[in-house]
Amino acid sequence: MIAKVIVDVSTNQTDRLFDYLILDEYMDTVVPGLRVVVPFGPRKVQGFVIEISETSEYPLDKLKPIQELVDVKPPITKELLSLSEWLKNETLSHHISVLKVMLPAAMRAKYKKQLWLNTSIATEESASFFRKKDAPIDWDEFQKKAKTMERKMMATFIKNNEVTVQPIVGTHETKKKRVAVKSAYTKAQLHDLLETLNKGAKKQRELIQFFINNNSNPIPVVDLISEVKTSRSTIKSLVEKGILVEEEMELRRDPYEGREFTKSKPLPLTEEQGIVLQSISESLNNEIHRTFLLRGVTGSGKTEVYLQAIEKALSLGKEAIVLVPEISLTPQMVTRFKERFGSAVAVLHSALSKGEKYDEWKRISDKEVSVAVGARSAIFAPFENLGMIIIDEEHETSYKQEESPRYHARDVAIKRGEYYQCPVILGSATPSLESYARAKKGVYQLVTMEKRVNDVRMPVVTITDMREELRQGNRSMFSNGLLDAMKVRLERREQIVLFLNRRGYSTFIMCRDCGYVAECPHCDISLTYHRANQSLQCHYCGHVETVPSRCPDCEGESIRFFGSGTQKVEEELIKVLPNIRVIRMDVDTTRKKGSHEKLLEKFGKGEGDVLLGTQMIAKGLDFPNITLVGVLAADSMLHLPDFRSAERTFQLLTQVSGRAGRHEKPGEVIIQTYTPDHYSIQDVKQHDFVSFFQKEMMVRKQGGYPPYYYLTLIHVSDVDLTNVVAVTEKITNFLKGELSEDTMVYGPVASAIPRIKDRYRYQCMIKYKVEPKLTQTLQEIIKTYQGEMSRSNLSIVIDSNPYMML
DNA sequence: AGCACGCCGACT
DNA sequence: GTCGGCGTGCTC
Repeated sequence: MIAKVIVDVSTNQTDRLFDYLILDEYMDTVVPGLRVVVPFGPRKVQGFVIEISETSEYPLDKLKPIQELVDVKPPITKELLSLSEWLKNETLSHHISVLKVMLPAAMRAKYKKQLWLNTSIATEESASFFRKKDAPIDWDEFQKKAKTMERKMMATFIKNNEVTVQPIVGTHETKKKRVAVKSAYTKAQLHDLLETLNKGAKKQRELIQFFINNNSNPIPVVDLISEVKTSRSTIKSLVEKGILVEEEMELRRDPYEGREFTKSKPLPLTEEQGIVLQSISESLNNEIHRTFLLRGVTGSGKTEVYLQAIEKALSLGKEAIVLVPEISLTPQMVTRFKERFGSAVAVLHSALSKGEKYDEWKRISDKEVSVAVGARSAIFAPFENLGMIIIDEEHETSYKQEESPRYHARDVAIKRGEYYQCPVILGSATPSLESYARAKKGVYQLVTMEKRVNDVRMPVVTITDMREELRQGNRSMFSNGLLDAMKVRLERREQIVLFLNRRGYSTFIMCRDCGYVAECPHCDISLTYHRANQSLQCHYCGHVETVPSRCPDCEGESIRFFGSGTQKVEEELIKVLPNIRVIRMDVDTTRKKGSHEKLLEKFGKGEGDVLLGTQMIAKGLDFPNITLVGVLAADSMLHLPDFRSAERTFQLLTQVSGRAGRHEKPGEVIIQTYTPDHYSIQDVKQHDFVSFFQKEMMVRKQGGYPPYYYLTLIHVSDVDLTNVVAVTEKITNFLKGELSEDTMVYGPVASAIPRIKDRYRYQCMIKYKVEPKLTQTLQEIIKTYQGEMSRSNLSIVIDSNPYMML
């Protein structure tokens, strides 16, 4: 029998099946989806068995056998295997990179080499390299430590066989283990033993009694000590007598160990919630796949609908996946699921360690749980009887992976939903234009929840024209209205959220005399001033330099700081309201693990009056005492060179607004802007998604953007500017010749940031409605340049349905 | 990706 | 003459 294998080498040349013999001993265990170790050229690599066949195109006498099996049970299910096939075509990725993204990082292959002394022919010289004659030396370690001379000598030993190189293929999988003991005797034997045992051995008798009273499962030594109130030595003596036997017990790491979750009951539903749940149940019960777009205003109780829908799926013996954006995967959110479903939930998010993630994944794979809650990659949870897939905050851009394979979790969810004929629910207060347009066309089923639970009023939104403030002589970054509103909250001991989409201190520094602006030497972008360590930083490549005291160009001393980041706001805030307690939350204050939660906890306890932050505070936080939300510069995203900038602005403003007045106390939102008339800002005032949608659709139609057209972006970058332009030009021309007349090809155009980390960046944009030849044409481009890409610094990245236009 | 094979320059 | 530079091509 022959196994067709995808090897763990991500190149265009190796992105195909390789045939291997299956030895008799492995015959029954080798199945599609299994990981194996195979010889590949002169080395050994991991691979995934894709299919089993009786024949091979390759000369049979040249076939090599599978060397080793990595798994007992295939980690990639049949369904995921066919999903991987589809996804690699969809994203133009190598098959291996798709398979790898489906598994937790701990399961990725680890390669190392060992040096073994060949004792039969070793000389004293070669043996002197080895501390023990029969123990290997780690190759990487040797390369690091050895001097040039020693390395040369080793090369000779290898050449004349005194030393052999042994490649080792492993994984990062580790298991948490604990020593446990169980009785070696039957209960009757233990009874007899009690009769004969020395009456003075009180503790030993207690232990034996414990094993008589309890089942015969092994119990961890630590637990036994606390249960019986005995010591390690007593257990040991029984082990020595052969009454108890020690064994290693495999333990699951539980990231939520020690946390108590009180079981929550389903809440009574509002009429709207009930209707939505009803539609979802129909799809679930009839096993007909449907994609629902659930548009529910902030506070309308989407999560409760999810919980009850999942409950219905579970009651049918099915499983559910819930995707949540990484940043809103807060303890608050996790707790809600744990409280409802208890130990049936696995949580997968980036804050877990590699080992914890692996164990959570194993619990899914071994069917110990039936609900998986997690960020993007949780969409690949290896369930085999899915009844429901939920994507919360459907419009979030983090559902698109920004590196190969560039997949969108939404597309994967729908594909899996079709396979299992189960409902997929996309939920959001501000759906993406693509999804809402599809729902209006009837591709998705639109369900709406317009009312907030408990009739909590929507916050009152005021839009403040900062140009007007300036005219009235207010040059500070807080409008008079916002300042007054903040003072009121401080008096009432209520809490404030201030949102600014810019970290650091100032966005740029400029010389007033000559107009010089400090820019990153490696990227075409201005440097941001960070006051804390008196530095200028590049937010794209991390470049740091000191602040010049004089202008490097004209030697003038009129260097000034422009634009404000969170650091500066914090400082200004303390200036105008000296007693205010500010908690600042941005990338700079949350870099350390767990600091995100810590800051939120602090704010929740009322240890801060203001939560000042960037993007990351827009979601998930739900504190009853927040009654004021201030948006300092609403137009900061609006002018980005991206066709989604209006959509993002509307979504973000709506999200932050939703932080205010979620409970009894009414909320107020003040939005400061220099473009108060823009619809993406105006429509936030009436919380009018539909109005925004209609206006934005007109703009998209005129510009030929999604959802009217599909986009594909080809990014070309290289250290050599002329080559970038030349290659992009060639690609553009090729595409223009190949693709149909209705398709538009634009390029070559310099990217919005024309240089990052010393690499010049150009792009070519394809807009199309139907283009059957697209995939094939793009593959031809990759083929043409694959040689040059591996040889030089040239890089070509193809992104279909891009989210990052930069 | 690695690794071997192979064809040209400066050295014990 | 040989050692070693990295261009080219292959891996079941």
